[in-house]
Amino acid sequence: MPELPEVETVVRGLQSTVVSRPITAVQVFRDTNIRPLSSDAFIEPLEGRIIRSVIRRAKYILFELEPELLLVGHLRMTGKFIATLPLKQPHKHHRVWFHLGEDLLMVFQDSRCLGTLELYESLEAFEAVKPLGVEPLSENLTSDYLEKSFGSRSAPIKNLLMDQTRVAGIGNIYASEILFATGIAPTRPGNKLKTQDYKNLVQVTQQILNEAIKKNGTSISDFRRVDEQTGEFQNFLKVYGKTDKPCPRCSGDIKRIVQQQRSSFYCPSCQR
DNA sequence: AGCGGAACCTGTCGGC
DNA sequence: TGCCGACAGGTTCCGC
Repeated sequence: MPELPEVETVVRGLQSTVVSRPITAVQVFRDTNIRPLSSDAFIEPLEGRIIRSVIRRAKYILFELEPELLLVGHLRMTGKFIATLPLKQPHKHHRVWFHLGEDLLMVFQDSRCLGTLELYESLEAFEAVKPLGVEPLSENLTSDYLEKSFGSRSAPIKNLLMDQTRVAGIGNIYASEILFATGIAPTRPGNKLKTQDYKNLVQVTQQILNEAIKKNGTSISDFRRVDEQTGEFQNFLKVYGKTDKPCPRCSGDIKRIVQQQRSSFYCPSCQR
């Protein structure tokens, strides 16, 4: 489900609702993919701490707590954080409830159970464990960096763009959209791109991700914001899922192929 | 090292 | 109606 713009949308929603709140109680309804593995070892350190800030790194959601502790969430395909008034009963897909005082409940909901919740001693401890590449919206994303990172590799550029250890945050939808906007076929090997292609990739990646954040992300099937509203960027997608629509540039057919067991969408005549 | 494929888990949709 | 396969916004592990 969520890529960088969707995670950023969730983080902004959480910043305006849960920061400064105490974690008064935690209830785990299903504990797969929670670390520490035992529910008690997960719950006990959290209770009584205050949420000082919520930040995004790659597709991870980091809750900085006080006294110092880091709660790290990853939504994977179907995870959601929802802020709501306290509820009587958990919904079928509610996995964890974080009670934030008497009048606010933060729900971690995840139908497929692929999402993760983990505790780390500090931000440094988290970064030491996760090998994450540069933030695409930071000044660290340069065409020089991309060319050095991808230029010697034979893997298709679509796979490289989604390699979180090189550039962190691009997923399946935005990879297709970015490659359409740059006119590069998703199958082209990294070592077949020109310097100008890498310059275009930087410019287009930042433009598309920023635009998607402005539109609160893409809701195709089930992405939801913290207040359960949908995003709007699905109305601006050019190729992802558009095999039934003509190419917006040349009116030819949009093609679907499979790479790394994921769908890629592109226009074979506009993208080479 | 770098690459491709399978695994993790559940839900939905289309075809027969 | 029921069954079966394909597919879904991600990451990680394993073998070559």
